[in-house]
Amino acid sequence: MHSSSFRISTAPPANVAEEHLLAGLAKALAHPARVAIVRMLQANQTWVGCDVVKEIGLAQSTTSEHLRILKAAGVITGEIERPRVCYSLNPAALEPLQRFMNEVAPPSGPTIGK
Amino acid sequence: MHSSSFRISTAPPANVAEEHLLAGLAKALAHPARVAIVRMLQANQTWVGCDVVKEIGLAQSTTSEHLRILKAAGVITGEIERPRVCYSLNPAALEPLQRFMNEVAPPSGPTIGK
DNA sequence: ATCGTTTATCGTCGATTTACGATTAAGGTC
DNA sequence: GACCTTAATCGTAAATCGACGATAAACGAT
Repeated sequence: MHSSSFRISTAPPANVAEEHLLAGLAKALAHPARVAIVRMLQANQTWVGCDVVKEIGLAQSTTSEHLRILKAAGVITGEIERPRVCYSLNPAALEPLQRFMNEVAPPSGPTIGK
Repeated sequence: MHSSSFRISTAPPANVAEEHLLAGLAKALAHPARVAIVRMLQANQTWVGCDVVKEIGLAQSTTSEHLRILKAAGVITGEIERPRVCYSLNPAALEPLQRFMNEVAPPSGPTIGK
């Protein structure tokens, strides 16, 4: 084992906690149904659970599980309004991933104008 | 089964293909090691595989698998330079997710200044 | 008190992910 | 040709995910 004995680049701080957080947020979005739910909530402010089930087209229990995963990640919140639950987006929770994506894939293109 | 018979909100176009793409990109980032690799490449332009293995701290085969997953998602590219492989980031592939994150979690905060 | 609506949870199944060591492949170097 | 370094692949085991039906919980309405 030898590899390049000279370091071309400074190793990043290797922030383990941050990487875990980002991976967790990405994982929360790593399913089409959950992306769809987030989009629905983004477009609409609020959505009642049973309507989400209709829109997503999966079984009620499956959809409930997806909602649970998003809630566990802090991406959405559920307000109880018996017998329903009103789900809303929590954009603040997504901010770390949003910032990461802007660092990694800059909106203005990959430094063409440099 | 009854639910709200009146629709409060317009249902989004429900772009299935787009949601699948976004979920696939999120899945590629849904592991701390893969987030770390992307960050390394973002900071450094290029990394040789065996140095990635050192930095990540997992087995060579495991790290290779993470690199494969990122490559399969189009997030990174690998240029062969025998006997090494130079990995680089492909920011263009991440753009759809970057745009989605900006839609869903606006950088200027959740409409505080409105 | 019984029914109806909605949501969460349980149990289960197959598929996928993650991790590792061992092996193979592909070349450069001596 | 016999090595060395590097990367990919194979085989395998444990854990997690995704989906479903069935059931439970919670409460308002009748």
